[in-house]
Amino acid sequence: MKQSQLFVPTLKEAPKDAEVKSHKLMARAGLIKQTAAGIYTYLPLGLRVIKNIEAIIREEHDQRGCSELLMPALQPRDLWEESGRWGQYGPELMRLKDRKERDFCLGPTHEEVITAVVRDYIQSYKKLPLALYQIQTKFRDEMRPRFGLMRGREFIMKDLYTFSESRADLDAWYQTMKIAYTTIFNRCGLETKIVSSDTGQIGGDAADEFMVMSEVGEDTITYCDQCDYAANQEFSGLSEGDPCPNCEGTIQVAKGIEVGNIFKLGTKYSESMNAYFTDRSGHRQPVIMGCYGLGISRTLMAAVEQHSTDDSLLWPKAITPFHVHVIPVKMTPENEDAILSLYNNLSRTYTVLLDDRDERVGVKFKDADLIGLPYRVVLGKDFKDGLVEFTDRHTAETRLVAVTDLPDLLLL
RNA sequence: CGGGACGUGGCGCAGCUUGGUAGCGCGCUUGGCUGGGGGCCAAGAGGUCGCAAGUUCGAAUCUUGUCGUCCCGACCA
Repeated sequence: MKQSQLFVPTLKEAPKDAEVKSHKLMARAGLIKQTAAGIYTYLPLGLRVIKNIEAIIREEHDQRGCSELLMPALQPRDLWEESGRWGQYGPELMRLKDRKERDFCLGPTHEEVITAVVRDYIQSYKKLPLALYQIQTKFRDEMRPRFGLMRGREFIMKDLYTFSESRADLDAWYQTMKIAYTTIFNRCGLETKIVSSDTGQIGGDAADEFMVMSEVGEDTITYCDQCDYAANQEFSGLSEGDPCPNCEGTIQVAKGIEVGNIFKLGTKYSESMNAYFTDRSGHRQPVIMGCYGLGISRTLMAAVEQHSTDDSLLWPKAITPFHVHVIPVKMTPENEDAILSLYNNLSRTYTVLLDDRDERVGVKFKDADLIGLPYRVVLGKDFKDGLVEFTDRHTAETRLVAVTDLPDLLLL
C-alpha cells in the first residue's frame, strides 16, 4: 500500500483518556480510535493485524477438524430462557427490545445459539463429534471498561463449541485445543501460561485460562520458574519465593492478561436446551459440550503491550500489518520510477508499505517507529547507485545492500 | 455500584482561586526559505468554553442539575 492512500492517523501525543502503554501506542500509531467507553473503531492498520490473527486462528482450527460458521449477535430472549440464563446473567447482558416490544440481547457468548443450531441435527452418535467456531463481535456491558482493548464492552472473539458423545472424546478435544491455543498464541508472538480456573458464569466442570504475563494484567498469577506449573493466586494461595508444589522450582508472582479460556461444559446446555442423541447402545443421552474462547482484540492489545517501548512498536512477523516499510528520503520526478519499481517488485512476495507522502524524512521516521514494521528499507543518497539501507528492526542491524538482493534478505 | 479526577478550536493544555466576553503548543491553509530523525519565517482560518437551569449589569470562571470520559476499588471473564 501507498501510505499516502492508506488511512493512518498517527498522533504526536496520546489522547488523554489513554493510560496504559498499549492503549496510548495503539491510538498514536493509528490502529484504533475510541468511539465510546469500551467501544473502539479498528482503523486500517489495526484491522490488518486483527485479520492476521484471525488467519492464524482459522488455520489452527480448520486443520484440527473445526468448521467455521457465523451466528447472530442479536439473540432472542426465549433461547436464554431455555438455558435459564436470561434471569441469571445480570446487567452485563445488553438487553434491548424490537419494535414489537420483544426482548433480545446482544450476545456476550453463544452457547444458547449454537446449541439451538445443532440440536436438530445431532440425533445420532454417528453425527458426532462436531466442532464449530466463529469469529464474532461480543457484547458485555462491563461495569468498568478499562485499558483500551483490555476490557471492552464490545470486543472481537473467537468461540468454538465441541459436541461429543463421551467424556473421553471431550477430553480429547480439550487437549487438542490446549495445544492449538498454545500454538496460536506463540505464532502471534505471545508466550502464554495455562492456569486452571473457576467455571464462573459459563458453567460446567473444568476450565483453563491462557494468560500472557504483563504488568497491566488484571489477574495475579503464581507460576514456577522451572516447570509449567501456573495458577491464579486466589486459588493457589502461594507467594513469591514459595517452593513449587510440583517440582524443585521456586514460585514467581506476576500479573497476567487472560487471552483465552477453555471450558468443559458437560451437559449443562444440552440438558436444559434438549440437545440429545442416541448412543451406540440405543440410549438417549445429552450431548457433551466444550467451549473455547479466544479474545482476538485482547490478543492484539497484549501483543502491543509486549512488543513495544513507550514510543515505538515492533510487530511479531506473523501478525505485522505489513512486512516492509519502504521509506524514500526524498521522492523526485527523477527517482519516482525506480522507487515504484522497487515497491512493486517487493510487493510480489511481501506486504509493503511505501511512505510516498510529501513529508520530511524526520516525520517519516517517527511515524515508522510508531507503526513498527519489522523490516525497514530506506532509499537514501545511494539509491541512485542501486543501494538501499536495510534494517531488520528485530536485530536493529542496518546494512547497505543492493536493491537486487533485497527480496532474499526478507526471508520471513 | 462506592471513591477520586477531568470535559475550553482536530490533538495536548493554560485561563477558573479573585466574574469583565478566550490564550499557548502541535496540527491545518497560503507564500517563502529549507531538506537524513516530528524544520524556520511570515500571513491566515478555526472555539455556542460538554449540556441545561440559576445567581449577576455581566459567567469559561460562582451555584445546582445533567451527560460524557478516565483512574482506584468492588464485580465479571
